[in-house]
Order: sequence, then C-alpha cells, then structure tokens
Amino acid sequence: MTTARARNYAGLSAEERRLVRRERLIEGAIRAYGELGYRNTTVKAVCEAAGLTERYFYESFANSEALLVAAFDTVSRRVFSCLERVRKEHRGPAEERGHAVLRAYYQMLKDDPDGARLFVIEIARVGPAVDAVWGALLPQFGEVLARMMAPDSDIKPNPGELVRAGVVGGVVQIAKEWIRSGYARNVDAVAADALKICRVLAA
Amino acid sequence: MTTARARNYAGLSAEERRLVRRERLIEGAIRAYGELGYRNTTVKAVCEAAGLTERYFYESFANSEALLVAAFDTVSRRVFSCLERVRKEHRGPAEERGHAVLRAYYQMLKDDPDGARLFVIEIARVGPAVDAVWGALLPQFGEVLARMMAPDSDIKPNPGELVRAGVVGGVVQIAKEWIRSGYARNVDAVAADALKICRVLAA
DNA sequence: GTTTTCTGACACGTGGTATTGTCAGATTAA
DNA sequence: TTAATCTGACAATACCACGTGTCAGAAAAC
Repeated sequence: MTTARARNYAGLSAEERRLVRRERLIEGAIRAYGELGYRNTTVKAVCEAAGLTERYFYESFANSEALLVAAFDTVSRRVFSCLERVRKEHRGPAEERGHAVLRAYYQMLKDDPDGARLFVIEIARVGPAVDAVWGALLPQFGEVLARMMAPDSDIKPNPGELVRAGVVGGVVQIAKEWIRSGYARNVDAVAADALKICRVLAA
Repeated sequence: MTTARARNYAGLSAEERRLVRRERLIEGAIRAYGELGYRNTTVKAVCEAAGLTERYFYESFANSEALLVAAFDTVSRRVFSCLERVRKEHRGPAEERGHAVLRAYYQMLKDDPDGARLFVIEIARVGPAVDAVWGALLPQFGEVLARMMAPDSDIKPNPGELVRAGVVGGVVQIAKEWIRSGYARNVDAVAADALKICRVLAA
C-alpha cells in the first residue's frame, strides 16, 4: 500500500510546494493580465510569467477564469484592507475622511498599475462566474464609501441601494478614465473629483 | 459585356435589397444579443434571428464586431435623439429638466430591454474597436447630462472631465443594477436616484 | 417556356487555444 | 548507489466557430 508517499523537496511538503506554485501563478497572472489583458492572455503565457508549465496550472485551477478570480481576490483583499484601515484611522469630519480614503484608493491604483487594471478593468464582463464575483463586491464597496461619508464613522448610514451602486460606478469610472489617461492628473485632484460624487452618500 | 445586370426583385434594386437585409440583420442582432448576450451569439444565430443565412451577413458586415457596432449605433441614435428632444422641451428649472431627461432615459431602457442590454451592458469590453465606440460616446453622454443640469439649458457648463465621466459612470451603473433587478423599482424612483448624482454637475 | 440571376441550405477547410498525455532527466530518501 | 518520486518540456488531441465555397431550386425577364 505504498500509495505514492509524499516526499519533501527543498524542505517543503507536497502541499506546501503546491501552494508556493499557486502563489507564483497568481502573481504571474496579475502581471500577465496587466500587460496583455485577460482576453489576450493564454494559459501558456501565465505559466511563462510564473516560471512554471501548464501541468501546474491545472494542478491548482480548473480553468482560466478560476485563476482570474483568485488573482482578483488577492488584489481586492489588499485594496479593501487598506481602505478600511485608512477609514478607521480618520475620526474627524466626513469630508476629510472621505478624501483620505479616496486618496488611498487612487494611490494604490497608481502604485500597482497591473493590479489596478485587473481590479478596475479586466474583471468586467468575462463570464457569469467572474461577473458574480464583481457583483458581490459592489455592495461591499458601496458600504465602505457610505461609512466613510457618514457623519460619525461608526454610524451606519442608509442611502438607497441604487444610489450606492451609482456612486461606486462613478468612483470606478473615474478610475478607468484616469488609468486610460496614463494617470495624467495628480492623486489629490482625482480624489477631490471622486469626493464630489461621494457627497451624495452623506446622510 | 452583360456583366451581371442587376435585376429587380420584389420591386427593389439589388442595392435596396441589400439595405433591407442589412436592417434585418441589425434588428435580428439586437434581439439575439439581448437574449443570449453578444459573447454567446454566433453569426449563425444572428442570421437565424434575421431570417437570413450567413452569406448575407458577410455581404454587409466584415465580422461580428462590425455588426455589433452597427447595432449599437442604431440604438444609441434612438436614445440620444430622444434625450435631446426632451432636454430641449424643458426650459424650466434644471432640477425638473434633469428629472425629465433621466426619466426618458430609463423609460426607454425599460420599453426596449433588448436594446437596453445592448446599449448598457453588451457593448462593454468586447475588443479595442468596439471599446473605442463606447469611449467616444461617453463624453457626448456627459455633455448631455451637463447641459441638462445647467441653470439655463443653452449655457454650456464646464465641470472637469473626470467629474463628468464619473457621473456618466454612475448613471449607467444605476441602469445596470436596475436591469439586473428586472426593472424592480419604478422609473420615477430610479430617475430620482440618478438625479442625486447628476446634481454634482449643477454649476 | 426558357434562360438568367438571385436565394437559401449546408458542407468543408482553417486557425488557434485548452486540456490531456508522454517521457527523459533531476532530486530525494534509504 | 539505487530506487522511488517529482519536475519540466513538449507532443497529441479535442474543440469551436469563423469564413468560404458549392449547388439545387425559386423568381424574374424575355
């Protein structure tokens, strides 16, 4: 019954090695998608960017969309934890807090253009499964923006769902245009423009 | 030298028959895209919806994207001419005019769900050529919204480009959510929510 | 009625990528 | 060292829709 006894390589167990490869694929995907766009990125290209071959792709992901979702998740966690941190740091007036959070958001997009493209552009309209991921994130994003504009950061404001969705759509559209322009205007100016739209959420 | 002398069929010249078929393909495309989504719609499916065969597809369009652009153009002309008409009809206060124009916009989306899906959803992220068409429409849309919110409808207001883009993004995102909900809320309520965002444009 | 042109149905080749399979060589444990 | 396992390169296959070509029959002209 020697059912393929797992053997350590480079001091790592089989499962650990798999997870390392998974991470490398995700980072490779972020770079590849950022450079070529998801649509033009073949499985082969991602594997090359990760320094691995196709067999390891299918070891960790069922298909391209699964990797896209994983990569998006990685970036989205980074962004959200940052925004939440900044929001909690600022207990002053809503205006100031709003500007700080938006500034952090756009600054992150500028600091990591590959991640930005994935988070803002490439995630959209890939397929039902991927769209559902973005669909689930939208209300969360709205919640963060609504809280950041609440008079007291701990109070839960309650504008209509459509209004929240609209504000998120506006903030993201501004990001799209800004990215398309090659980050032409400075971060503060962009955040100030976005804040104008977010004021709709001020209860 | 009888180089295929054009012959009338059903009282129409060869060119007229071609244009009729072209129109049928466009209308078929709007219906097919609305039902299946552009991505899942094959050339064959469009032709079936139009009651024609593939040969006539390539008679009028170089490829699928060309038809998508033509179909989008058709819908977008309808929408814009309606919005412009409504805007010019209302010479009262900006608030009232804004609500009327937005109401007309969302009403059109509700009255023609296939066209709505094409105009709001299916056009996005198909490819560079198609994206360029939407990219060109965005500022126009922003211009319409800005004028509708100007104190005097004839005065040309001038908020920043990013702000305009953001507002358009918001209005469209609201449309997306509303469509996704199956047009759950009534048109007036949706227009009122969108108007909240458009107030940012009031000079 | 005969001939010419148009129309619709369908078959076929093409291209490009996903996904699976094979195998030699590298790495580790005994 | 030797045997077992892992790894990477690459070949082979599957698949899907586009775009083109063929051909018989319908519709118009004469």
